[in-house]
Amino acid sequence: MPAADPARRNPDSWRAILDATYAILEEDGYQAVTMSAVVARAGVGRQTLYRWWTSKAALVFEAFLHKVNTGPPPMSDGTFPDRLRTYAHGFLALYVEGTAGRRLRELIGAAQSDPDLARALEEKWFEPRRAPAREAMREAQAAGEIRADVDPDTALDLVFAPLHYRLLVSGGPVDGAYVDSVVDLALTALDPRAHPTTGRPGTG
Amino acid sequence: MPAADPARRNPDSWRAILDATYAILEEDGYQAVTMSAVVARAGVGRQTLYRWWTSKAALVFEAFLHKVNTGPPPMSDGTFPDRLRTYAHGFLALYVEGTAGRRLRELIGAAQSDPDLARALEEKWFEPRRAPAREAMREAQAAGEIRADVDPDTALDLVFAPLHYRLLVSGGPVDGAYVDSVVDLALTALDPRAHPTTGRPGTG
Amino acid sequence: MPAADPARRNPDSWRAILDATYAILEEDGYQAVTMSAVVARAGVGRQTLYRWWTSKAALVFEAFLHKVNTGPPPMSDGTFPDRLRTYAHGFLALYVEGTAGRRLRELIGAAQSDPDLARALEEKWFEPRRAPAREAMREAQAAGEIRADVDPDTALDLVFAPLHYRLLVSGGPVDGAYVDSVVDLALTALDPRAHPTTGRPGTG
Amino acid sequence: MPAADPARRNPDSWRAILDATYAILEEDGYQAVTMSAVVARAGVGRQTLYRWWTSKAALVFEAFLHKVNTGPPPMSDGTFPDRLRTYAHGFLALYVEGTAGRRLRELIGAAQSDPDLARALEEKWFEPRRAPAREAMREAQAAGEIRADVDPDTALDLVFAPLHYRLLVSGGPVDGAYVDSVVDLALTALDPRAHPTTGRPGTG
DNA sequence: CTCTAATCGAGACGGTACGTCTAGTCTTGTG
DNA sequence: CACAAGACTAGACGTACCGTCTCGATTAGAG
Repeated sequence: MPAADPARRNPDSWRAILDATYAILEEDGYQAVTMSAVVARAGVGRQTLYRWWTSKAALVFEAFLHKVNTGPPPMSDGTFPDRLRTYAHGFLALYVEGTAGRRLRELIGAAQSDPDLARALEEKWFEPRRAPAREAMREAQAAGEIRADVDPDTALDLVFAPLHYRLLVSGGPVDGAYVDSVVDLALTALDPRAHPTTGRPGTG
Repeated sequence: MPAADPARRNPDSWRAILDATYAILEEDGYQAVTMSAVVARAGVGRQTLYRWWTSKAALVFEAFLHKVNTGPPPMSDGTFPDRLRTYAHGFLALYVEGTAGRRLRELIGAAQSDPDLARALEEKWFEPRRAPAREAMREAQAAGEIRADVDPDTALDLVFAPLHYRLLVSGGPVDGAYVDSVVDLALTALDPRAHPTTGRPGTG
Repeated sequence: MPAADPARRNPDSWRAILDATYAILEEDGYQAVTMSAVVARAGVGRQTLYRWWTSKAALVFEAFLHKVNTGPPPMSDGTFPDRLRTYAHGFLALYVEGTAGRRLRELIGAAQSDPDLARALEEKWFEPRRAPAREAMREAQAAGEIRADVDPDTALDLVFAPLHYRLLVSGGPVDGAYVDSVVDLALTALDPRAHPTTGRPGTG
Repeated sequence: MPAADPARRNPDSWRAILDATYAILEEDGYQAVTMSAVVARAGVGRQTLYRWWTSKAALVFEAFLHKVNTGPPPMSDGTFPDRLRTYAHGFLALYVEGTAGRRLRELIGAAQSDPDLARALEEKWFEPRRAPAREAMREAQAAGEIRADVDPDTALDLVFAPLHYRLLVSGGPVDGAYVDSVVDLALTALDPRAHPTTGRPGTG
């Protein structure tokens, strides 16, 4: 059976399905989203759902993107420390103040046993949000604002990983003070004047 | 319904259930573990399973702990940098060389929509592994080996979060070099001679 | 998977299912009987239905038997012509006055592409009704009331087939007069004083 | 909606549809014939099928007629007994030697809950085959070869009904001997020299 | 020789039923 | 009373067809 032709897709159905999915998600949570429930709520044929989405996870992810995704906020202007701090606080606002964090946690959960979803999350959510920060990191290295001997992605993890780990996995406490601490530590580690702790153990 | 009396529990059934659970987990993965499959494979009554475990996640987690848990490795001796580096490489060995990483990813996935499991993971898996590192951190602070003005848990996150984030969530590449980089950066950030980037933006 | 154990069957469910099936059958006809509709109406789990009946046809047949089957009426007393005539009129009453005819037509229809149902119909409905007539036929042959050189089943078909064919297949007109005609012709054909039209063509 | 105009009908599509229908019928049987399967195999638009045929049964019946129908065989010449015997054996040849019997059984099955098909079967299949026999019956009555006090259709049923009942409904055994027996009994019943068993019971 | 209208292949659509699977509860009989 | 066994209600799963509904492309008279 040849893949369905997206050009012939009914935009009304498409919208109805994403709306229904998101509504159920908001009202009763991730596990209340069943193909049956979406079909019933969207007033749509069962096959229509299966034609365009291969799994519940893919469906929820698209609904999530469609509703939540305002595009990755561009890096602010100013000095590098300012920009990094603003960037980090952006996640706090996005994940803690809105419902995005909760939804994202569930999607990350599903992604652990769904490689397709894992890839989609990485490509469509995380990477677009890392990219501007990585670029800012490179610019700062070129300008001599931070050490140039560290891989930008590794450097970025100093901020990105603690935030996401606590917010999305461990559920540990995250507030403005924690974000500031993490940013401060990262900046210290990246300070061009720092004494790099190079190579093998015992050199500290 | 009176709560089940653990004293009257049949140890043979208990073992058979955990064995069956783990066997299915290894053979066909997390989502192949169903209550029905476990019951069938363990040759155990359905009610016996439900009497002692409230959910599939709890069951799998207990099977996982029972098979994988060799107890948290004690911190090595030596200087603090050495100890931290050894600690970090320990996760690499545990998660990448064995199947623990894969199983743990799936459990973390299930935990995103199962608060009980999330709590159990935190209490019985992560916290016991963070605790000795946190203690080592405190000792190093007391000995003046690292900065004393940073919360030990926050400091620990500099190493723990990037590793676990890449290994268990993003699936990003993790190897010895990456672990070393992360440890180096953390040690630099914690260097007592560092110029702390304190407080509000603009101080860089 | 071992076959289900009939001893453990829940009689309430059994009754509820047959009742629901028959009710739908009466209200909206054979093709309104769907597994889903029966399940909904009987307030029964879907699997329970599939556990005990392999097909809709088997289910409807059992419901039909359970409700309609008052057992095959014994042959009446009297002379053989009397008994045969009463027997034939019995079908008229059963099929035309009640709804049995309509239901039976639909079951026969389903049986044309369902060998199991065909066999069940033959064994549980038609054969029990032919049996007493066949026996009466044999007695009449022994008593010299009818020709002894004809196979009782073939002789019986002279009456049984025209009635059933018109009632159940062609839908042709069947009334008391037609039944009488058929019986008269059969009795004539079986008259011991008849000139048998033996063997090959042209001997008439 | 204006009725479709047969003049504009595409004969290629028509042929392709009937061919596909019959091919599926032969290969996988009646219930494998679905509108979707026919459309796919015929390489024809779905609407084209629905435009010209109202139901699967109508479609299959037309395909059946188109392939099987060689027209009703004319009554042979000769004496009436000869002609009746030849007529009866004709059904045996048609239904048992070819696949017509099997297909016809399934169509009769479908007709039990499809009045349109039932009517079509009667008009286009059975009646054309009864008509010449009925006419022969009338001629024989006029010539005094058989009793004139019996309705020709009722008389015809003595042969037609047993054959069709066994072949098409009960699935009972039918061979040359049975056909001969049935014809012999019918001829005996219709013998002008017979002692008619008239009217009410008890006259035997 | 266009215009108009119906037919055509293609296939998406809203529905409905299918038969399977799993969850979690309940029942029965044994030790 | 825990246990093995397994039937039970409930309901989601993904598939198969149904009959309707656009789409353009093609074709055939009618103007």
